[in-house]
Amino acid sequence: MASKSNGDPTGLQGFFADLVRCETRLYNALNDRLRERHGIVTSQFEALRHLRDHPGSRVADLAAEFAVGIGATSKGVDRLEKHGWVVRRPNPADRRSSLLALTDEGTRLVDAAEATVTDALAELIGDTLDGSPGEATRQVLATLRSLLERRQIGMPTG
Amino acid sequence: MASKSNGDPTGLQGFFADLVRCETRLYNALNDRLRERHGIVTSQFEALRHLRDHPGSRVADLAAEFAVGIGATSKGVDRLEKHGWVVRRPNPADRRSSLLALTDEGTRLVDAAEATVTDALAELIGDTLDGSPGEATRQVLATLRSLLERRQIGMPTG
DNA sequence: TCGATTTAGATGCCACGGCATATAGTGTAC
DNA sequence: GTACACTATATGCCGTGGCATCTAAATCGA
Repeated sequence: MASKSNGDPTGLQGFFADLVRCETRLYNALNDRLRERHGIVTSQFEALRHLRDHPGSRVADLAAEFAVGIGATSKGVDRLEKHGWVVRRPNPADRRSSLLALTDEGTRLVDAAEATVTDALAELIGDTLDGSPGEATRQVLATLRSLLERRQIGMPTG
Repeated sequence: MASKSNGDPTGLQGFFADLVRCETRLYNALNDRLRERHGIVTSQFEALRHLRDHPGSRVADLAAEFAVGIGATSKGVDRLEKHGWVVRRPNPADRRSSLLALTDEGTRLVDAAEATVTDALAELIGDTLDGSPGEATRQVLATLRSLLERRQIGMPTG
């Protein structure tokens, strides 16, 4: 097999390919449903959910959480603010930054969207994660995520 | 915990978040190294590798493999062709499409880039996938990927 | 065989992210 | 308190992908 005949003895390229393909397709499928039912996309849903669960986050906090550049994050917050889902409040401790918070409408939106996401994931993934291999998978991905985050792997410059 | 207090009893949202975060950071990190050492990005590496391993693919085959729109794939092939890594040959069986093939330079590039990717993944992921939970994880992701592909989940329109 | 439908892919417009840069506010040393 | 380095983020330019649309070629049906 391929992993024996090239320089990838542990088959990490195959793992990486599967990881990327699963992510792409799930992300695209969630985009479709969220756009159709709530007029947002997955990245916006995740930002709104983070703000709901971590009120008072700053732009840089969102950027670090999602491994997206600060500039792009600032523009994303602009859009959420224009839609009336997020507000920038002055940060009393540092006038360079703002504290982000959901509006009431933003809170309603993220709660409704979360139900959509839960349903969609259940339908898309089904019982693939049931049982012991599924539990191991969750655990391994959580571990890998913390590892990458601790080492600040893959953070864009800007 | 969160998975008990909302409508996500099986915790799929947490799994999905971990999946997306791992993918983003690994993808970004690979981008950095591939750009620095070979002047390409991960999506280009994956397209070149697919063409090396599946010569005679068409634009639509690449699009289906990576769950990217056909228009975007066509433009991506344009770029690879401009760089001299890929050629479009007329398809004798269907004059609407072309058969894609790597040039010699494209072959050299993808082989070199593959070694970079192997090294980078080994360094980034390390021994996280060693052992039985790691093996279960590979298996589960491979299964999930086939499931999504069979059902054509997350294919962009264009 | 000829018109209608479908398919492959090329192209234009737009949204979004990366990266570089600009700006304003903060901390520090003296 | 003033100069200097640093930090948070806003903004501009560019590359890339999505989606709609267009064209040519293949396929289908009578």
